[in-house]
Amino acid sequence: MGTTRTPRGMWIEEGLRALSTGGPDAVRIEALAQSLGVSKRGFYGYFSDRDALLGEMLDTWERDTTEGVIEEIERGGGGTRAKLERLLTIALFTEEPGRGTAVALSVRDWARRDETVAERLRRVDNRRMDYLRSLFGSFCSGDEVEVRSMLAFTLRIGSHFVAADTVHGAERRC
Amino acid sequence: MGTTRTPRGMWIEEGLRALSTGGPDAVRIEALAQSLGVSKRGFYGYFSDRDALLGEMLDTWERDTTEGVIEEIERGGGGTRAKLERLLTIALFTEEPGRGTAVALSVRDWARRDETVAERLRRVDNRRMDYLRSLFGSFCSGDEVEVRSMLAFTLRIGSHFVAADTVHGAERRC
DNA sequence: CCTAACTTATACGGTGGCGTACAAATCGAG
DNA sequence: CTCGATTTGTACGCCACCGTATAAGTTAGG
Repeated sequence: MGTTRTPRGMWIEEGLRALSTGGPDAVRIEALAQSLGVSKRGFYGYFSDRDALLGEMLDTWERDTTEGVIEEIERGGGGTRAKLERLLTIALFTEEPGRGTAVALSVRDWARRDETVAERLRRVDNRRMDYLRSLFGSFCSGDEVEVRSMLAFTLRIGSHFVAADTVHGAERRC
Repeated sequence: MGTTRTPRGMWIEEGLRALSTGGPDAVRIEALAQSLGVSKRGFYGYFSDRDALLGEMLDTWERDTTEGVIEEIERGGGGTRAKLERLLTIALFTEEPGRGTAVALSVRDWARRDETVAERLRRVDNRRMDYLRSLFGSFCSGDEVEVRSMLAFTLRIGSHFVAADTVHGAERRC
């Protein structure tokens, strides 16, 4: 039998790239096919329709940004403090600073319009917050843990949406 | 001459409503016409094309959300502290907590994809930051002003994008 | 009532994207 | 090399939307 020419994963990856640069509406099958240099016909061999692709894209993102990142940080070893700093250094908890961040921001906006996306995001954020709390918990107590975790999380995300000219300067200062 | 049946402003308002609930791609002339209960033909009496509407929507938003809000806060009188609290109470500096916030968030995401929108947002954010700095400046000094302004601003915006279950609880606590 | 100016409705051509039918190309097995 | 299976390319019908041409309706003034 013929080898798989353009495997399933390529469509998902290209879909995430489109999502990050143009939002959910930019995930067009014909455009993805053109970017991959193939015809769109192959797409329907792997996915039933466009919604199936969107779902799998979110599955992939959800997996990569929770288990994936947390395992990576834990694997790095060191004390809790070291892990925390490593985590805060990785922008928005994502490996690639370029595309990963953009995907996360697009998903975040998407979630405001689609309840099923919102539910996924809730799962992801809760998982990250739990992890953050577990780290802060080792040198804070009680409410302090909650406040610090929430501050770190919210600042991280908000800074990507603020357009004032001093943002990046202030971000570097942090 | 016949009176204006569906005035210019209605298209802009309906467009902003569509933007807030579905993003820029949801601003479709035929859909707006249907929501307004008229045919789409009247639209082209006021606007040359769809882009003209989008531009005027942003003009309206930019005006309402800078001069409008700042004047409203100043008009309320009281000390600097009172103004600051009033400002922080108004979610994301916008009068209507429901739609206004959603419009602002949509614009913020839109700005990541469209450079002209990004430029408008930069103007708005700089204006707001200047106002924030002027308020914090009356009881802080030097770097403290910048840090506090940036913190308040970023937290306000970030909190709207975080989906973890404790957000709203923590927000109330602040 | 009748005309003129304006606003609105209907109909149309054009474009782009989705999902499918059919044909051509590609690769492993015998 | 030949065959059969799988993957890929091309062509098609369908629908939603944009922007416009043409016709119908509405209002003020004579």
